Amino acid sequence: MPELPEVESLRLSLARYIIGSTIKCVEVRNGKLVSGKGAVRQSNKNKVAEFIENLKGKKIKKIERRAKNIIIEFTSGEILLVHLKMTGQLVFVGKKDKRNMIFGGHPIQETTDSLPHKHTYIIFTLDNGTIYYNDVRQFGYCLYYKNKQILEEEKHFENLGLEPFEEVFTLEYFIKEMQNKKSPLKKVLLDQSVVVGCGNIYCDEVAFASKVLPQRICSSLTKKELAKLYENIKLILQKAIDSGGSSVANYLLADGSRGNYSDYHQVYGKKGLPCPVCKTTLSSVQLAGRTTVFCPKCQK
DNA sequence: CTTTCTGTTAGAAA
DNA sequence: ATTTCTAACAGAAA
Repeated sequence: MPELPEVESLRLSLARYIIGSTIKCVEVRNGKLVSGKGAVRQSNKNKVAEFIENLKGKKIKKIERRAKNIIIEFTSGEILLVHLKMTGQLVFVGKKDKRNMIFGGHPIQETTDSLPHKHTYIIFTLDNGTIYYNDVRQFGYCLYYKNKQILEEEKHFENLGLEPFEEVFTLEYFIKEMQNKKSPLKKVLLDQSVVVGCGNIYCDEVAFASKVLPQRICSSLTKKELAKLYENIKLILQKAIDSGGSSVANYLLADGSRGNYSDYHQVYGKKGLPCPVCKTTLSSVQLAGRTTVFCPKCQK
């Protein structure tokens, strides 16, 4: 899934169902998803048993988000950190209605009747329903932390830049940081070091809306261009959240519905199609290892 | 059939 | 210090 708008949309939709709920039991079908972070993870029996035991009986107090991480906090102060990476899903199915409720007016296109399925790796049974953690590629994880302080000590978030919607993310900060960077715009937005939230989709959309080529070296960007980028990062991410995110491939909201923002994509995934503004054929280039689509005429 | 591509990012390698 | 590459994995697309 999931770039910031998808994670935020999931957070909001999940919160409607599970704030105040208590975890009755947890089933882990693939231990490596709860056994620690990092590329090479191994299922560890003790860790799995601890994970399950630690979460049993815990009441959900709130759900927060940091960059693309979901942070579920219990009344006890304990933490469940969820990262969906590429294909993770958290789908809630209520106890009363086997069928889903509708979230935020988005039409339900995905049924949850078939859950759990072969890519369901963790099942959280709550007092009012069930959360299924599905993850086709198994890159994501759900990690338990005793409290917030221990989470911070793990320096899980140490390389992350500012949240785009927090007040400290000012135009002055953005200009100052960007002018130091000698890498292409796309790379810097993707690596989350200045501002978090843009993945491959929103990097391309933001660059297009700002009429700036993604291969431009950041330090060469004018203040005017940086101001445009700054505005569009906030604007586009917010509009995408308002649409429930972009359901590309298998991203789902907590009720199993899809986000609509993919209907508004201007360039992402549209290589070879005409530019929505000037009709020039959209080009693509590899940048920071990712396919990057842009309009060679509109973007300078 | 095979090869390439995919929303992420930690960690290794350069 | 910075940047690029690779790995984790499954499946859709070419």
